[in-house]
Amino acid sequence: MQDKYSPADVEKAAQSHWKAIDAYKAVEHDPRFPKGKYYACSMLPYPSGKLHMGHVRNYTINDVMYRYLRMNGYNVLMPMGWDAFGMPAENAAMANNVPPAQWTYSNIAHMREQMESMGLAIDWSREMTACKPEYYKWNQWMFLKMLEKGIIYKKTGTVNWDPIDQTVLANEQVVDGRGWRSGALIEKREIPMYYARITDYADELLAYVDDKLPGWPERVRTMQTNWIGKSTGVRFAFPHQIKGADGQLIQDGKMYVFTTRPDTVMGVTFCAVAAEHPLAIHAAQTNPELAAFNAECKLGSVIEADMATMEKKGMPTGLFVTHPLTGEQVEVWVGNYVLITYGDGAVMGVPAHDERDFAFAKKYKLPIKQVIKAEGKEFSTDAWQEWYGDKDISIVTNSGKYDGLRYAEAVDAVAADMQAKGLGEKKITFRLRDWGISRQRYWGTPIPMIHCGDCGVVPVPEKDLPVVLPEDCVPDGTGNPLNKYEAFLKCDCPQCGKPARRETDTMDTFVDSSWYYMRYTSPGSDKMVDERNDYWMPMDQYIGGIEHAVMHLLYARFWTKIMRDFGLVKFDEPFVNLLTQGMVLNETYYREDAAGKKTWFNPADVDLTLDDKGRPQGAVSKADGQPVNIGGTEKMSKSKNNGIDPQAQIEQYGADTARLFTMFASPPEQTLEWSGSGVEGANRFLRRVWGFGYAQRDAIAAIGAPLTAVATTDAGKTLRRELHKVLQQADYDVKRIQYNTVVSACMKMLNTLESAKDADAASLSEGYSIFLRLLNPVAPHITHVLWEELGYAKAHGDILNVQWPQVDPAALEQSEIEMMIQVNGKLRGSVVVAKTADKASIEAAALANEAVQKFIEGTPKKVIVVPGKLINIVV
RNA sequence: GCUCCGAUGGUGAAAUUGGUAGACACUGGAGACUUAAAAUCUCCCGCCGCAAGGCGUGCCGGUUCGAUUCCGGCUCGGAGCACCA
Repeated sequence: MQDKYSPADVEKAAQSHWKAIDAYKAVEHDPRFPKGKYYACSMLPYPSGKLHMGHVRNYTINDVMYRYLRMNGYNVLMPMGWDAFGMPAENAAMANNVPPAQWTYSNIAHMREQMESMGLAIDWSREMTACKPEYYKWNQWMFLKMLEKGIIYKKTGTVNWDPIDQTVLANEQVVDGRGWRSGALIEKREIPMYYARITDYADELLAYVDDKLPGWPERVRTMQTNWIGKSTGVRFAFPHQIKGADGQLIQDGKMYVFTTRPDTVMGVTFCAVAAEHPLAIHAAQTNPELAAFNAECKLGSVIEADMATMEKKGMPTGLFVTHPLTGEQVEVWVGNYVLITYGDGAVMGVPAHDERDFAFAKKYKLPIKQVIKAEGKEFSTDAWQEWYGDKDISIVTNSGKYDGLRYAEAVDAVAADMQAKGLGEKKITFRLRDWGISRQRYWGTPIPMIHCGDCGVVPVPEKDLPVVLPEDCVPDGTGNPLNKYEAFLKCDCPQCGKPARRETDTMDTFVDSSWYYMRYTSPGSDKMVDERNDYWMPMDQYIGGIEHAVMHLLYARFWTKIMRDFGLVKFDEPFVNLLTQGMVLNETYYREDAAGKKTWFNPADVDLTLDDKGRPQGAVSKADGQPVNIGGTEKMSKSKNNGIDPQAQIEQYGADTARLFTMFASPPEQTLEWSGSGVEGANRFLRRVWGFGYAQRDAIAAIGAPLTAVATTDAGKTLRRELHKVLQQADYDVKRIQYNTVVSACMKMLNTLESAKDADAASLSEGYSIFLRLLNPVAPHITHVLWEELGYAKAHGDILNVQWPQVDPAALEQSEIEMMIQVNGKLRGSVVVAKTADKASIEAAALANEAVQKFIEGTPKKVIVVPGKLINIVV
C-alpha cells in the first residue's frame, strides 16, 4: 500500500477492476438483488464536444444514487446515450466544413471516454444514439401510426423567416429581431407543418399532474399545470355585414372571438384582429395606410417573450361588427399583438377589465366602460389597478340584466344567452397548443412522407422504414441542404409508382428525447420496445435540469400516453420520481473598453485581493497584474468565459475529488457555486481518508476487518455512539437525496475516528468500515482501493456489493440528556436530566438553574416543556 | 409582459413536524513543526460591546410561550415562455 494518496493510480486500479468484472451490466430479474429493480436515469446529453460541469453534477447524483441503492439490495440500471441530432452540429459543420455526422460521432467518442474517467456505474451495453437509423426508425414508425390515427395532422404554422439568407430561423437564431448571420429584420411566415395533437391529451396530462405524480417537485407540477392552462370561457360571434363602395352587401359574416371573461362582455368598446384576418385583408384593399400597417405587423419574431414586451400598436379598419348582446356597433382594429394562429385570430377589447386592452384604449383614446365592481374599491379610468381584472372579487355592474352577478354566475348567464341566439357557447380551452414537430433542417429524423404529382402527399410504407438520412451533407446556412440532395429527394410514389420527391423537413429533437429512456431497456430489439421495457419501466428516478421542467417532460409524458394507447406499454406515466438539479455557477470577471465592450477573464486567470479580514477587495489579472471588474456569480458559459473544464479537474485532483466537491458544495436541487479552494478542501479530505487508512491498515487487517463490534473500552463506546448517531442522520439524508449533508457526515465521522485512536481495534474497524461504505457512493475509487488494502474485501467481498451500514440502536443508548432552558423564548441556560425524568422534575430542575434564575422575578406565568428538547419559562 | 422558484456569517451551506440559528467546509487570523517554503497539526473566527449584555436568517407587518420555518405586503436575483438542448 502506498503511503501517499495517488488519485491517478487509485482510479486506474478501481476502473480496470470494474471493467474486468463488467460490474455495471444490468440484467433483468437478477437474483443477486432481492429488492427488485430500480431504474435511475439522467437526462440525455447533447454531444457538444466535451463534458461540462453540469454533466458532472448530473451523473454524479445519478451515480451516488446507483451505488447507495445497489448496496441496499436493488437491481439498479443507470444507462447513457446521446441526443445526437440538433442545430449545434449544423453550426459546427458550417464553421469547420465537416459533415454534422462526423463531428457528432467524434464528440460522442470523446465524451464517452470522459464519462469512463469519472467512474460512473453506466451499463454501456445499452447505449443509444439518436442519429442512428436503428433508433430514429422508430420515430418514423410512430409518426406514421400517429398520422394514421389522426394524432398527427398538417396545418400552417408561423415561423421566423430571414429574407436575406432565405431560411427559417430557430428562435435562438433571432437576436433583437434580426437574423444572427445576415442581420436582416426577421419576418413572420406561414408554412405548412405537421402537428401532434397534444391538446387532445390536455385533460389527462393535467389530471395526472394532480393525482399521479407525488414524486415530482411541487414547483414542476405547478409549472406544468399552468403551462397546460385549462380555462372555461365562451367562444362567440360578432355578426357583421360588409358593404362594397356602391353600398351593396358583399359579405354577411360572423367574426368569432374567444374570451375567458364573458362576464365583462358588456364592456366591449372595440375589437382587434390579426393582420392576416379576413376583415383586415378586406379593409386593406381600399386603405393603403392600413395595408402598410398590416405589412408592419408581419415583421418581427414569433418569440412569445418578444411579443409580450413589444409596443402594442393598432390601426382602425373602418369596419364595424355588431355586439351580439347589445346590438351596438363596435369598431374593428388591427392589432400587432393578435396572432392569426391562436384561436380565431380576433379578440374582444374590454379596456376596463383587461390590462392590455386598458393600455391600448389609453393610447388610442378609445372609450373605457366599467362593467365590474368590487366591494370597497373605487374605479377610475386614470390608471390601471389590479382589482379591475380580478374575477375572484368581481360583481357585474352597468350590464343590464347581468348586474349583481358573480363571475361564475355571469359566465353561465352570458353563455346561455349566446347559445339562445345561436351566436356562441361555453368552451373549455387550454393555453397548451398542439406540438409542431416539423423542422426545416437537415440534421434530424426525416419525416417519412413522399410528395407525388398525382397522389399528393403519401406516407412512406412501414416496410420501407427507415428513411435513412444521408450523413455526408455540409449545410451552408441558406436552408436545408436536403433540398439539393438528388439521391435523397428522388423516389417513387408508393401508391402509383411514378417518380416523386421526398419530404425534406425533419423532426423536432424533442421527439428523440420523448422516449429514448425506453429504448435503453430494449437494446438491439427489432421492436420499438420489448418485454424488457415492462420490467424496467416506469422509471423510478429521473434526474435533469430544471430548464426541462415543462417542455421536455410534457412531451415525454404525452408520448408515453400515445404508446400506451397503441398498446406498446402498460403504464400511464413514465417518471415516478423526478429530481431537478440546479445549475453550476462561477464568478465572472471582465474589463470594459471605452465603447462599453466587455472582455471576460476566466476565474483561473484572476487573483483576488483581500482585506485584513479576508474579504475580497478587488481582482487583478494574473497575466498583467492590472485590475479587472468582479461581475458576479453566473451560470458557467462560453460567453462569460467562466467555465471550468472537468477534464482538467480530474487530471489535477482525480475524479473522486471532483465528485466529492460537486456533491458537498450544495444540495442537488440548488445552484452550485464553483470554488477552487473548495476543490482543494475536498482533495485535502481524501488525503486524510487515505492517511487514516494507511495508519490503521495493520491493526484492522490483523483482526480480520470486522464490520460490527461490541465496544470493550469507554473510548470505543464513545466512538460507536458518535458514529452511529452521525450514521442515523446520514441515512435519513441519503434517502431524501440531500447528498451535501451525507458528505459532511463523512467528514464528521473522520474527525471522530481521528480523535479516537485509543479505541479498541474492533470498534475502529467497524467505524472505518461504516465510514468507507458511507463515502463509497460519492468517492467510489478511493473507497474501493482502501476496502481492499485493509482486508475488508478479502473478508466481505467488493465494497460495491457489500451491505449498506446499519444503525445499531444499542450504540446510541444514553441515560442522560441535555435540555435547553429559555426565558420568554430566549436561551438562558441548559440542564442535564435523566432520560426518564418526568415533566415536573424537569421543570423543577430548570427553575432551580442558577443562570436562569436571574431572569425570573416572582412566579412564572407558564412553563412549557418540550420533551427531550427544551423548557420555555414565560414570566 | 406572463408562469414558477429562491434569498441564512467574509464565502458555500446546516437546522427532519414551529422548539439550542450558523453543523460540515472554504477564506482569513494566531501558533507549532521546518534553515526556509510547501505540506501537516493545534487554536480562534456572525455583528456591536472592555464586559454584562444587546442585535441578527433580504425588507415591512401579523399569528405564537416560541418563527429561518406559518400568513399578508414589498425588494432583489434566477429559470421557462412553445424552432437552443
